[in-house]
Amino acid sequence: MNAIAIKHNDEIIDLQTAKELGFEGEQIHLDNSKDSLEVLRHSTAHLMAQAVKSLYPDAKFYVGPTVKEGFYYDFKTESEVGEGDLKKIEKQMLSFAKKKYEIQKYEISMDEAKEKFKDDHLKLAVMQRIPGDSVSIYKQDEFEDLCRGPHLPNIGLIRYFKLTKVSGAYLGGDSKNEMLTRIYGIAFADKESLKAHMEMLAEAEKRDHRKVGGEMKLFTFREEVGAGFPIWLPAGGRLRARLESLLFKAHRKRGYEPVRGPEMLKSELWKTSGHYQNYGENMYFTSIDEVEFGVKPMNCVGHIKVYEDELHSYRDLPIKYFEYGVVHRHEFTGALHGLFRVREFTQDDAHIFCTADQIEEQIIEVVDFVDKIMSTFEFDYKMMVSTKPEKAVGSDEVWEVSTQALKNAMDKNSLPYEIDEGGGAFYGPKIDIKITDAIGREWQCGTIQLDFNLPERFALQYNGEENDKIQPVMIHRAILGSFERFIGILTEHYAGEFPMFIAPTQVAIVPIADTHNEYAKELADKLIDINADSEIYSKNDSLNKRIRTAEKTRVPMLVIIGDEEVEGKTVAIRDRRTREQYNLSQEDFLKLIQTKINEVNF
RNA sequence: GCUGACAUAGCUCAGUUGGCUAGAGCAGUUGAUUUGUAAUCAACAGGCCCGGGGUUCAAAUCCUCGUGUCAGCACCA
Repeated sequence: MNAIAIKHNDEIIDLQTAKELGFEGEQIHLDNSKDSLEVLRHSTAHLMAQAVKSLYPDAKFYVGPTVKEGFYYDFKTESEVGEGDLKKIEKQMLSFAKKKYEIQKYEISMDEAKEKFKDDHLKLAVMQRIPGDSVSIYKQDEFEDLCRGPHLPNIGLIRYFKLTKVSGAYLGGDSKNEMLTRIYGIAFADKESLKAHMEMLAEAEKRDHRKVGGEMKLFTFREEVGAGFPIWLPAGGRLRARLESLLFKAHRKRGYEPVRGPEMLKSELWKTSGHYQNYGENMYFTSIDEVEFGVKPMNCVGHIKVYEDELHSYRDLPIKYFEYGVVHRHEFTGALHGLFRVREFTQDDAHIFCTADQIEEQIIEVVDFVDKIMSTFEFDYKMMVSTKPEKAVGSDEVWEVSTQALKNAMDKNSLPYEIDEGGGAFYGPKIDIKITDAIGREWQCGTIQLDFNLPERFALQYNGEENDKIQPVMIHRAILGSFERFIGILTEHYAGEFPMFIAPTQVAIVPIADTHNEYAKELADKLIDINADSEIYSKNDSLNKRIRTAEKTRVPMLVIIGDEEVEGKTVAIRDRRTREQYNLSQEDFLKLIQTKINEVNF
């Protein structure tokens, strides 16, 4: 098998370049290794560009990199390119690939390049981003493109690929710029891997929380209600209530007090907090008797008012208020996505008012809290420290101090984190918790935000040891982030097969004949006594049909009852998770369910 | 918000170049059947074809403006 590129000083160098510069190194062969796919996919992007150019001669090209999920190419054409056109482009790609054109490389000076592409504003835009005074051009047959490589030696090596999506993308990723057409694709070294990849995508689609949520009747959306406003159905209501109650206990154990602020507050308050100026475009406003009110996008102001309700001593700190706070935010229509992005959602929000000395221990306590919950659900997550954003209140010094305080707390406890420059809240830096979902996407859920600004703006204080007035520090934090997003992620994580302790229904009871209904009802009542929800499948259907129906609801456990069970006060269990069937006495069965429900505590 | 695609029964989808009373499966209701571990049989019911305007003798189908959904961009819990 011939090499497609080499590895020189830890860099992938294509054969064209290696020959030119006389480099040598370990050979990279055409397989599904990271390095090989990098080259293959990059060249596939070029092949796609070649096909696009031949089908849309007016097309001008911007950039075509490889990304985590394959590759894409951004280009501009006067024609409209829709999903239906992808097949046509793929076909053209294949016909070029069959011609086995060599991919040639040559270098020209930046000035020559600017002259060569003087009518191509996209290429000129690309060149603006390239340092140095020469650029390389890759050429296959008639088609050539400005590119730094690396590329395959020949396009004939490209055989197993698929164009997956077409959409718009802003030039340079900036919404102020014009919009280009972007086509995404994927390529592999062999047919099987491509097939496996497409199957994986289909599998992921099956877990989509919008689909599963509909099938399980967890939630719905309705056009007449409005975009981004979820409607929680009974099954979703039960699941959510279980999560809420577990989390309530967890907060109480850690010294949080439940409080509740109003849904809307006078705009004057939002001006004091800075939300009006810095977050106003995401807020909804209304007026009552000619006074303007803002619907809360966050819960902090309400909690500040709770804090202000009485005087505090340093002995009282830290004070922790929590609330399942319903917030409204104006999201762009295009951003809405099932439960992941909505316009009304409930945060598991809390605010910790503490002294400067307590910051570190409080942050660590919250990080531990987060870890407890994430590990219960077996989620992988990572933490990001986000720094001062463009729109921010407070002085640079305060930002410096608070950002450093966050980093110190993490460093001292050897907690790994990444930095998100400029990603902070307008009032302070934050640590974001990002969960990786079933198909590798990352979602921001929990957040820990350190705030010196709102206490200042609201002139909060407590009495110090010398009976002096000291300004407290506020920590804003959410663990799940929002029930909506978190339940969406949970749904995909478990593919709807929720564990017993949060499942909407714990047990499905299937009586074999009408004569067993009474016993079924008796069991259902006893289950309610131990806080378990059940459903009786006594409809006029065959036994097999009812078992099938019950199974399809993804309930963790089925119990079948007939004459034997009624007689002996037992149940026949069919465990969906372990796929076992066995019999238990009524008492043992109830004990089992109770144990399973109570085995989780945050 | 931007680019592109889409919207027919509770759900998943048919519906020809504009042309008879808009169809199917599942779910639902009713009846028969009373079942021992993944679909018993039959009948019935269910539609402002997303909403407003327009073109036409005639619109689910064409045009237009909204609304909503999907993919991505940009923005974010």
